[in-house]
Amino acid sequence: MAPRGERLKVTLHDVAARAQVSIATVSRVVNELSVSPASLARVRAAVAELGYVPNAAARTLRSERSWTMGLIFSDLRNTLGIELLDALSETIEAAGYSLIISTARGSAERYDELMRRFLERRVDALFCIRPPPRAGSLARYQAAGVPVMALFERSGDFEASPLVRPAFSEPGRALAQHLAGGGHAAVAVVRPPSRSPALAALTEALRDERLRVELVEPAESDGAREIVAGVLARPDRPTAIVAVDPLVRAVVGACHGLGVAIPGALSVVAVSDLAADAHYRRHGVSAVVIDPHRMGRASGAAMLAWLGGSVPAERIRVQAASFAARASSGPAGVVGG
Amino acid sequence: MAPRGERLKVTLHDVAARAQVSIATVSRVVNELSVSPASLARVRAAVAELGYVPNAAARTLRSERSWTMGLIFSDLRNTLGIELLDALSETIEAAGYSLIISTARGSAERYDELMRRFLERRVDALFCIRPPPRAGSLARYQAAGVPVMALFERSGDFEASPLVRPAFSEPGRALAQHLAGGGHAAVAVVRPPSRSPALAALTEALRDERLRVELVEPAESDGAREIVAGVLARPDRPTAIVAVDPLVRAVVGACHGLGVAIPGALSVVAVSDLAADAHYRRHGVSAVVIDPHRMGRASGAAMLAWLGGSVPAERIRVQAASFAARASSGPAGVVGG
DNA sequence: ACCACGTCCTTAAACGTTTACAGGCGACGT
DNA sequence: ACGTCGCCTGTAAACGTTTAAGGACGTGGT
Repeated sequence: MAPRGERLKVTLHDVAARAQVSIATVSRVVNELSVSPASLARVRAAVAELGYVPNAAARTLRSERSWTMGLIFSDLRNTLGIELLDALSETIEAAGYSLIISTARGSAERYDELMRRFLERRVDALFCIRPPPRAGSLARYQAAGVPVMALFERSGDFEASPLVRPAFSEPGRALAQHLAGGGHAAVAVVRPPSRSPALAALTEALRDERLRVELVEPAESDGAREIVAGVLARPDRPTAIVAVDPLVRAVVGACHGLGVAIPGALSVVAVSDLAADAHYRRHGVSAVVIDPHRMGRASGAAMLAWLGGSVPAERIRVQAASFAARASSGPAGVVGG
Repeated sequence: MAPRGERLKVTLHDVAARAQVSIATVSRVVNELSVSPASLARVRAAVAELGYVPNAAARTLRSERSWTMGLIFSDLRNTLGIELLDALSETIEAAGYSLIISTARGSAERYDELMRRFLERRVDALFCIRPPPRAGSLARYQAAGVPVMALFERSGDFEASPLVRPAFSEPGRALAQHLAGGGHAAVAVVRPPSRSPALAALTEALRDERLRVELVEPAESDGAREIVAGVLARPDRPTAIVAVDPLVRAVVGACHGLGVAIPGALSVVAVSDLAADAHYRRHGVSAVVIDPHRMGRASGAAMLAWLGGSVPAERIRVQAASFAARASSGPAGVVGG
């Protein structure tokens, strides 16, 4: 490996010697504490001449703050991609923090290993995106008083950590009004195999707006075709269907296959916790979508507030979801009995 | 802020006292250096009982290695998103490093500021994705012997850093053979406003395969419509057109508007440095696409090799690009004179 | 003239590791 | 019995900051 050059070995001592002051004074200048104008100028000059760059490791060691936050993805699928990271890192960087990222790639052991590594680095805070139910290291964070926040979802051990997730009441109301305004009386909501908090919240919002919600719980073996056929066969059948990824794409396909007109015979609405937004937009699928920037900003801000001393809410709801009406939903068609 | 708990304040000294050995011995155990079986067992037990977690800051301060690498995006647009990050971080994590990320959001000043921050953190290496031509801090990295690598593109000061980019000869050949096999003799290549190394490399490959390349250099004011019309009006006109994002989408739109059949009258091929892959696939646009995983893995591996002592090539070409023939390109149609 | 006080500064002690150096000690060859 | 050699371990000195404690010095009130 290339030898470390000399430029980064300039320390407070060197600057102090050059500016003819003590290292404490140099430290004050660097940290923008009060210093006499004369010293300030001399130190500034010395810093510039020597090319002094503070050593974060020494600072961290002494001050017990790393100015670093960790973020762990459980899995790359089902996440909001780089926009979330971007907004989050920008938010915390404005406060002086840096973001270290990792992916667990679906392995619980790896997740725990990553948490341990972040502990070694003494991160000042940790973001966990859809964390797994258990993680032995979590107890360590709690014992050490290091803030840990879950994003989007949580369960198991992480129930003790604040959860940041989008609020679905507003898009739920918008969706309900859109459907009710189109003459729909009943909506089929397809429950996915793994629970979806988003869908649950939306279902509630639909009911609040006086729409009849019919839960569809497909058997393990059912394909989209069976689901659609099942919905159509119901007495007084729903005229709209709400589903999450990746089921919704299959539903659209099945409708085409079965000759079911969208939105004429059945309005289709997608719920995207995810970044499938572009796909839906392009294909004219009405959807509840998430704005990853808002999630990132809100998560970062909440964490900064926590570090600032305020106790975070157990659930932090972010106005980051909205309903976009597109071609796949419209007025309820005439329904055969 | 929550008070730091006591669990993280367990140090080598505490472990040493408990295991009745010196801190040097504990350090040896933690770093897996040779230690007698008896000491090993006692220290291991003490570590477990006390919940000792090594302090990375102290380690970094003393050993002058942070086991950390930095990565800076110039801009979120035109990058390959999270897959690249994922592959890169996985690669370096396997060697014990962590990845710190940041976005400069198009601002050159911010870019420099970020580089300075990474310098404070004493990153062991730095990845710069499409860096701006100038960055004052770069000199510091060079002076300090910290490896800096550019990804995809570089210019200005960064010409001195190794560049990692996809190889385009193979996809270029594939594209050329695809077109030549379809009876195309001439291809229009649309030069984008900002230079595209990918397009340049492909152009060369096309020429190598004996296709006539006609460069189209649109005026500032030209829209896609003018470009397409211009190509069609050329004598002995090209029967295929190659363009980069976002122009290629506009070209497709213009063809529709002008009633130009794709691929009947004109084959359209996109060049994607970017993550537009999904879009092209969905719309059946033939394209040269990049595999971000390969780029990430290769970049990480190259950096590790550099840190391992081997001098990196000035340009590192990664087999990460491929040509995907889709509906927008096909046999050359009958061309009116 | 003296004391109290403020401002600016310095001294020195941490923070938790890594690592060069040397000491202890048993085994082994002579 | 004695040097020699290896192995294991301990001692102690860094690494570059932050920060508590207190010193120096000038100012203003009595």
